[in-house]
Amino acid sequence: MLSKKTKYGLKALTFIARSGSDTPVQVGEIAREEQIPQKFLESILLSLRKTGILGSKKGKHGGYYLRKDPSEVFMTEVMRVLEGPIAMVPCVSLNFYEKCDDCPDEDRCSVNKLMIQVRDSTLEVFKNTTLKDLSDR
Amino acid sequence: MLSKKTKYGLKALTFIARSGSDTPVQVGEIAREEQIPQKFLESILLSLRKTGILGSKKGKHGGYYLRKDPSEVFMTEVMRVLEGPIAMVPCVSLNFYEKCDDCPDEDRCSVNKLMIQVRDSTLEVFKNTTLKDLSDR
DNA sequence: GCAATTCCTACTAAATCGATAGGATTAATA
DNA sequence: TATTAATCCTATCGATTTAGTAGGAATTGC
Repeated sequence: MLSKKTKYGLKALTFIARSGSDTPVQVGEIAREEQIPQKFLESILLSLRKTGILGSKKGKHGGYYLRKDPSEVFMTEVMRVLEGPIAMVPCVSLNFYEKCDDCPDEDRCSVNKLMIQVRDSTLEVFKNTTLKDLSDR
Repeated sequence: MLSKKTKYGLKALTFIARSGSDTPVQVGEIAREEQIPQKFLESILLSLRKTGILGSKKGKHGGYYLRKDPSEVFMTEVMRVLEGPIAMVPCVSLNFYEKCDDCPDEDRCSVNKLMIQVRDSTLEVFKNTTLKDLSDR
C-alpha cells in the first residue's frame, strides 16, 4: 500500500510544478486545493525540503518551490524520500541494503530472486518518469 | 515492504514444490527447515489451502500438498492471496478496485497514472513467474 | 483408544500510520 | 518597531496492522 504521506507528497509536488511561477507556493493553498490536512502536509514538504527536492522561503509570503526543473525530478528520488526503499525486501534494496536475519543463503533464496525482478521493473518505471510527466497530464 | 506472511508463504510453497513426492509435507517439517514459527506458518498454509493453491490431509501422516503442478502456480495468484492487491492504490487495482475518497477526478490524478504503470510492470513479472521458477533455482 | 496432525478462534505486544497540538523562528510590511 | 503570516520543530496520540502466541477441537492412522 502506498502511504498517505507519499500520495499527498506526489500531489503537492504536482501542484507546485503546475503553478509554474517563481513565487513560492504556500502550504495552506496546497492543503486547501488538494484536500490534504495542513499540518500533515507541512511535515511532508519539510522532508522534501530537507532532501533537497524543494526549497523554501520563510515568513510572510513564504512557501515552497522546486529546486530543479520538473523534468529533472525523477520518481526514483521522490519515491525514496517519501515511501522509503523501492525494493520490497531489504536484501534486494540497492540504496538500503540489509541482510535478512532469517535467510542463511541469499543466492539460494527464491524470494530474493523474485523480488529482484520486481525491484528492477518498478525501478524502470520510476527512472523513466519525472515530475514533468506527472504535471503534464 | 513484503510482509513476513508472504515471505514465509513463498518459502513454504517452494519447499513443498521441491519435495516433489506425493506424500503431503507437514507444517512441522517446513517450520523447522525454513526457520518459521510453526503456529504462524499453520495459519498461512491454511489460507493457501482455502484459496485452492494447496490441498491438505488431516490426522496422522497428514500435511499439505500442491493441487497443481508448480509450473501452473502463477505468482499473480500466490501474491494476491498472501500479500493482497498487487496495485499500490485501490483506485488502480484490477481485482480489488475502490474509488479514492479523497480524489475527485481519477482521470486527472497524477498519482493514479503513475501507479497504473507500476502495477502493470509488477504484474508482468508475476504473470511470467511460476512456482516452478522459484523452486528450480 | 491413542497419538499425531490439521483446523479454528481468540488474544496480545509491538510497530507503524495518519494525523493533531503547540509553539519557536523568520521575514515582510505598516 | 510591532504586527502578521508564514515555515520550522518537537511531542503526543488513537487507530490499525503485523507478527506472532495460546489453547483446544476435529480428524485420521495405527
